[in-house]
Amino acid sequence: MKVKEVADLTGVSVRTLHHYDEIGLLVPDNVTEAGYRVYSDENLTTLQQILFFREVGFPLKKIKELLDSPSFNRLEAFELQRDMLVAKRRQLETMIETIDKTLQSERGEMTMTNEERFKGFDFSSNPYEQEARDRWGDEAVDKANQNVSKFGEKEQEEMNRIYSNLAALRGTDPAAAEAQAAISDWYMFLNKIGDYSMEAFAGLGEMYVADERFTKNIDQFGEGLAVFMRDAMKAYSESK
Amino acid sequence: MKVKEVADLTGVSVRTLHHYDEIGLLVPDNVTEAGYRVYSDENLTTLQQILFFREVGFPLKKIKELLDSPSFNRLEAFELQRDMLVAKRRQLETMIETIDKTLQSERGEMTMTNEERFKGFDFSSNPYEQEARDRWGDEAVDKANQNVSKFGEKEQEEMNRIYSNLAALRGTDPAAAEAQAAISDWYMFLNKIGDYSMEAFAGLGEMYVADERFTKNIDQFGEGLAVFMRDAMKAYSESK
DNA sequence: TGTTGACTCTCACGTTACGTCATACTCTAT
DNA sequence: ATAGAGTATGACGTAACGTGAGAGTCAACA
Repeated sequence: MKVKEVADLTGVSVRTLHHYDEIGLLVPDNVTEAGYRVYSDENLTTLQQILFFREVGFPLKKIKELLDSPSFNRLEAFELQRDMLVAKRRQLETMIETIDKTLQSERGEMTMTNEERFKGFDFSSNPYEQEARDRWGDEAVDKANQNVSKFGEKEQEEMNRIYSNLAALRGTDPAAAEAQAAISDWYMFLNKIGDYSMEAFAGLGEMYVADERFTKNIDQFGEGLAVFMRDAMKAYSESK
Repeated sequence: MKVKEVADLTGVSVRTLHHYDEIGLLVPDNVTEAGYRVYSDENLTTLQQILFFREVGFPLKKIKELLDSPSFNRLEAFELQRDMLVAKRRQLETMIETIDKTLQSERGEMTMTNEERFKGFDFSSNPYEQEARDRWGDEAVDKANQNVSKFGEKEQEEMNRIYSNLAALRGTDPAAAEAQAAISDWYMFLNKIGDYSMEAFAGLGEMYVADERFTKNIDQFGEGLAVFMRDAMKAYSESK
């Protein structure tokens, strides 16, 4: 297929395909004598992957890293993507709920706190927060909160599924740096691709093994996953 | 509230608030002697609106136009936003379905056409398409398709609700240019903020009154809405 | 066979929505 | 009165393309 066919099929612009070629994200399998780009079916599958990751907010650079990673597995990636989309749908649902409440409050049927009015945008309200405050002190938690998004119960549920798929991705190549990259990517996604302090990131890893509540949740998808994640997160944060 | 408080509450960066101030999108109601920005509750409500519109893909310039419009009504805007979010959730659901099918086909349980593999991204498959081809000829339809997104039945359903809210927004100020701007904004949203040719846009308006199937659907939310929309779309396209 | 119209290519500069310093002022707390 | 956290204003950087400009390519039709 040539550029315009692909563009019409997928909804992206020709310029975008050129751009993806330029940055090496999607290089067409074939090129004609005249220099025309010709995309294979394999290319289309890759494009599908790219568009999914793009939809959930990954920057192109990260997408490239992911696809280039030797431990990358298409099938498992699709499963991971599925969970991400479900998580994003959850977020939308939270936003819809927030709007419904806002509508009620605008009609004077109820009142809302400022925090409530932004639920769905900042994931405020972490069920583990109070526990964390007791355990590590307020400063540590506040510092972490500055950079790390918090989750509600529903989000937690989705995270569990994502954990399980990460465990699957890990199965192929347990200690590989690529797995760490995948975790970092996933983490960045959950944080809406925001930046976060590396200490906080590593600290979160510590939390996974220090708090048995977390450990249980995580390990139910693979014995020792919590420890692995902590190590991976630590290694990743130190590598920066 | 000062910048950082607002930033922490809403999840946006301080820089973003500065930026919104710079471009006049969200100017704090108060400023201290020292020049510190102080945001009122009213400012927060506006910010909520901004973030909602941003979430569904509106460019900041359009958001500003909308908010500045004298006929802008907060309550109805929230209702419109709700419908947009629901529409986006629908899109996510389509994407999830697509992934599920992709997973099956990857496992060799079924085969997919290339079109199917990109459903949810390009909204391909318009139930009215064949009718349109018969009525206006292929070139016209193809031309329109180049710039205008197509919808499935589910999307059509959501569009109906959006129409109804547009009718409400229109109620306050029927012939105003702002209503036309609102329609254009809404239309751009449905097209994923893509560009479109003005002739195609105006042509679509013609379709609304020419095809009684469309007319019925639209007018059920207000007598004459289809005609109004056609005129608005025509006027808008000519104004460019 | 010549020509048209749709498609394609490669520069290359423009745009949006901020990120990221740099430098300097302000405010609260010890 | 001095540190530390917060804030302000430039001003340049970045990501993911958009938008022409100028030129080559290809199938179809006269």
